Amino acid sequence: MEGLAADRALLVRTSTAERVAGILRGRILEGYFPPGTRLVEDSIGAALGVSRNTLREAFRLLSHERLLVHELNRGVFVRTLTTADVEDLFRLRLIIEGGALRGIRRRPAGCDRVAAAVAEGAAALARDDTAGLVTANLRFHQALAALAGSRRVDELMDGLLAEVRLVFHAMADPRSFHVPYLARNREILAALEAGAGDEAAMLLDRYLNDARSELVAAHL
Amino acid sequence: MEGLAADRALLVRTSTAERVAGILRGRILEGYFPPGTRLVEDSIGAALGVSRNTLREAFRLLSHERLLVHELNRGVFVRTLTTADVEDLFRLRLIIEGGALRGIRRRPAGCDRVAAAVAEGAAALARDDTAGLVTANLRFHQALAALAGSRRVDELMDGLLAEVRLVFHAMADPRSFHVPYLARNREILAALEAGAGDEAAMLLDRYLNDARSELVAAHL
DNA sequence: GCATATTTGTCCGTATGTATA
DNA sequence: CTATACATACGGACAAATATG
Repeated sequence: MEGLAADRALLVRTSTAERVAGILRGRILEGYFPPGTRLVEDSIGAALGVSRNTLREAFRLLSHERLLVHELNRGVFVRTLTTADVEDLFRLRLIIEGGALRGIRRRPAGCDRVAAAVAEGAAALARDDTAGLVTANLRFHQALAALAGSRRVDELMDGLLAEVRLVFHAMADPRSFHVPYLARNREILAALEAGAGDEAAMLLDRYLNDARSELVAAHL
Repeated sequence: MEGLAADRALLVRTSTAERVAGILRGRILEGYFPPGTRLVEDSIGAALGVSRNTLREAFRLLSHERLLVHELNRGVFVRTLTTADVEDLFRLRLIIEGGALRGIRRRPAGCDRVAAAVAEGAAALARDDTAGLVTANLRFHQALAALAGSRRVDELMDGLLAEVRLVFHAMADPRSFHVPYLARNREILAALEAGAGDEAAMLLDRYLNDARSELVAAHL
């Protein structure tokens, strides 16, 4: 039943603006439109075959996801996160992900998803797939947040991780950044398997603080 | 300096859509448009003297704040929260507000804002001002979340509390709901003044769980 | 500093699709 | 089933702001 969720978008009728937003979101997250890129209404509208009004609605959607920034009378740009943005982003991640883990006293059912992400990361490393490595790592944190059992937390986390992707696209060597964290992912998973949520939360706390420092340092 | 923040909207150039969204947001939060109200493009557009395109952009903004829900080809409605929505909302509040308090070991500077909200609540009760009571209570929780020291957490909390307001507007007697929580606000403040963040977090945990149960029970 | 070209902000008219009485 | 009301989406228009030479 749950595996069908991803296909819902195909069934539920969506507006043109939402579909356009989906296409642009994909482009941004895969790095095709790197941070700072200006998205011009006319050229993109022409390329996608939609009117300016429709395109502007798509821009609004993505602006509210913080993937685009709208500057009045100047247009929309792919967001470039400042150092302060990154720090704030991680402060919230710490609260959310920590809050999802803390208080857990038995191996939670959602552990499987966490374990799957850990395995996925190892596999991506084995075949030297950097993009897969990044995705696996993000999925690991997504699975942690999902332990909160809140749809709202899931949505929030999706948005946060999309922004984290932006940070990665603005940095030089994502691969060497990610590799060291694979072992720490395993540690956290082990704590969870043992039903030690509070310990997992402490490990995660150090983890995210280290990652934040590294990113901020590498970021300018 | 800080008191001028509310006037920023007057200085910073904003788009028409944002100003329209601001007007509608105010109407919704003060209860003028109660949950379930349908907002018709033509009549509102005519009343405010803006075009449909502009109005639609304003609707998009408010939909993403979850104050409106957009049903394809049917229009926009002031959101009515389901029981599941309320529970999910409180699950996230618990994580956010708890995360802001946990780990505090010295009386934080932001305590003043918390104390101000507590005083404001007592004053509103004294003059039998129900609307003031609700506002003071929400401001109390806003001040708690602000202890996280994150702009992003503040914004998130603003959105969450706006939704909580919607719940209150859908319920019969907000006054008698709020009064008992004034004493518990004071307890939490006392713990914070003493620099006992973890204890404050535990008090808050019970507090929010009780409030959630009460609201869900009163809510259908 | 100025003039021009480009782009955005806003509005309108209209054709089409969809939901509901 | 029809009629009505409304939302979706398009294309065109023009003023205002911005970028460019």
